[in-house]
Amino acid sequence: MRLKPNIPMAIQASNVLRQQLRKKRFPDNRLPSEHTIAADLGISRGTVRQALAILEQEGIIIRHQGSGTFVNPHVLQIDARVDVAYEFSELIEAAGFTPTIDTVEVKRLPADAEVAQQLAVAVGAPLLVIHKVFLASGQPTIFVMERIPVALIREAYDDNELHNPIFTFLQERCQVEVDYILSAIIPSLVEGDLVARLGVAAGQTCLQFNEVFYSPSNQPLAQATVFFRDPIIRFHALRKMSQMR
Amino acid sequence: MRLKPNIPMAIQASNVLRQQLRKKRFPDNRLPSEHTIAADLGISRGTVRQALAILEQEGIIIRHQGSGTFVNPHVLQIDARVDVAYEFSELIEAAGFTPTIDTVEVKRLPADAEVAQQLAVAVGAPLLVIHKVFLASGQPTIFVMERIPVALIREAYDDNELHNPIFTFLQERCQVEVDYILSAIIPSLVEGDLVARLGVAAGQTCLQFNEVFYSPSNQPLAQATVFFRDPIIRFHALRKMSQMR
DNA sequence: AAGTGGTCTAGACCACCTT
DNA sequence: AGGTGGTCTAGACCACTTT
Repeated sequence: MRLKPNIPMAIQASNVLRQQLRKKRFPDNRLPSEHTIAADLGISRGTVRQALAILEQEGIIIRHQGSGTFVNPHVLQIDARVDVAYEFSELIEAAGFTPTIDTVEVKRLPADAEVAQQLAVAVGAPLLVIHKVFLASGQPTIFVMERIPVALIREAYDDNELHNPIFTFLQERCQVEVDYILSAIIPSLVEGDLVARLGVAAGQTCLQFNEVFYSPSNQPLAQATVFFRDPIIRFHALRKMSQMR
Repeated sequence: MRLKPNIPMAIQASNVLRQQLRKKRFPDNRLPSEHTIAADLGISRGTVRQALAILEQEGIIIRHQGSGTFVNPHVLQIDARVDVAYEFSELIEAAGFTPTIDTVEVKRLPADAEVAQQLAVAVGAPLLVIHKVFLASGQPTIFVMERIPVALIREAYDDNELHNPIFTFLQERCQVEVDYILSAIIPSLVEGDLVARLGVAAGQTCLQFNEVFYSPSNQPLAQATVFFRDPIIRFHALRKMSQMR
């Protein structure tokens, strides 16, 4: 097995192993030892450990001192981890549906107090507001409201670009990179506008994420409110107990 | 600064740094360089990197190649991360309230189909079922239903022990260790029993976690259904975009 | 006793940012 | 140019599990 130079070996190794895991290349659910993997891939044991740490962090392998490294089938089958960033289309695809975008509405509106605070702009500052609906095999499933301060936009754009993920727009037209997203997880009631958007009866529940996008230098870049139709997209969390403090 | 032997240096170093962060020991939000920390703590740079990786994973620091390591105040102030395991009392305390346990009911019931499947036991197998209500400064806030297969219990116990976290019971009376918890995150409606348990009007929403506890050898040990009263306990997720694949 | 993962070291080189 | 973090190596010793 050869790895390419210039791309971190640990990342490549983790990708190789992840693919092999998904293809069930380890029939007894047991991975080779660190020493063996290192020899196979022609890298040092430290780098193998780095690769395995990535997979362990994702929860898809479990390691036991003195015993070995094993596949975790319970986690491997999960499609939506709450601590992993996906594009909405990916999410729908992973859940086994065909993703399409239905509606895109674009407006310019002044920031209200809450959003202004989250984005660190003045109340009333102009925002580019984008509404999208994602369908899973024809069924409305995700409704998003994204808000970007107009002041951030540095280049002319076409409304059609706004179908793309917000990351792309921020990168290309605002020349800023999204480093991380902080989301509040809120159980929400389907009512008002949402009934039509998600095609769900009023009084049903859905999952709401209030998200703020941050740059590498910790500046808020955009804000989004997302509604996931519940049984279709269901998020999971993995919590490890082992972390001693 | 001296570290104790026999406890991993990286863990100790991360604890030292986390405490300093919380106490705002770095007024310009900038941490010392890896080299400096290594010299200060008398450990190697590799070990310092391991410690910093823990803090970066928690999201409370951000690192920039060529530039330095910085505190992330946005994340530092969050009290309930969805990917971190807490005891319920800790959670309530972190939210700024005084935790108490109100009700503990203990029953023995047969497993229904869904729970039986999650716990990998036969339908109808006897379960120890524990219901608890946690109060935050007197207000009902968390309602938990925990289910343990009776077959796992290896020692006599007193019902009073069941006030303790389920981890403790599994450890002491079943001689099994909880390694990780897999939770489905569900937006839920307050109705029926929940109205009384959480002291919330019917028709309000709350956050539900369907949790399965697993041993290091990947065996399901227990199942829990947890309801969090929404605005009081609100979970957050941190998603990093940097992970290339 | 042998094999496994866990920890730690010391040093090298690289990529990136600041000065 | 010098400092920072990012990557990788080779080797050592330890703790734990299996044989």
